Amino acid sequence: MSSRGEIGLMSGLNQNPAAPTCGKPQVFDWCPSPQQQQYLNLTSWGRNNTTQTQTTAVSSVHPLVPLLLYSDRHFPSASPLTQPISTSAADPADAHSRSHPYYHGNSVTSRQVVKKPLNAFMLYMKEMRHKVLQEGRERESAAINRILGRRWHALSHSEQSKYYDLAQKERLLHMQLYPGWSARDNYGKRKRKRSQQPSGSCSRLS
DNA sequence: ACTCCTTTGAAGAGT
DNA sequence: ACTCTTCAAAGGAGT
Repeated sequence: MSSRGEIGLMSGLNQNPAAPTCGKPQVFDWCPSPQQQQYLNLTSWGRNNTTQTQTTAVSSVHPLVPLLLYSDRHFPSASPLTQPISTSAADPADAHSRSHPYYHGNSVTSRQVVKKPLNAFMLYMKEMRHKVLQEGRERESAAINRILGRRWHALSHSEQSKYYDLAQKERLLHMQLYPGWSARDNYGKRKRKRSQQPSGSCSRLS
């Protein structure tokens, strides 16, 4: 799972050429590079996506993959993976230049920030949110997230493990792209009420 | 324009 | 080692 060989494959992402094009219909308006496709084919999603619906029938790539590798947050639409990672910049500030596609603007500071990689539950939420919306029961994100939290606990271990695996890949990819990045970098980027956490610190039931 | 809400998980900070 | 805090996503609601 966390073999170096896998990391090595993912490192191919660093040399992604100019925006790829392919003839296949693309649900997410995205075509993986050969290196990316090679990596993606290693994932269970590439082999078994029978539960994935209508929109992915033409592709062996799980719909989450664009979320992972080409997230609209990580890759603003204006610069979709067309700029290779700067590996030559000795200065991290240069390497993390504003032109890099993984960076996106911060409206508060007008600086660009690398977001945390998504964890398993976040990936699950991102995939399943639209289904809850389609059910029409809830529209508010907070309510939807409560529903998805319950459904997450109802998932089998094997189903959850798919998301844990994806999250692991996401973290590895993130580490590859941003070796010096720390979650601490984004601390204080948004202000939150302290009262959100109950004093008992048991707000999360498992 | 900005924050809160609400969830779980990862990771940093503090004890 | 353990607990606590922050941030990831989402978008309606409230300030």
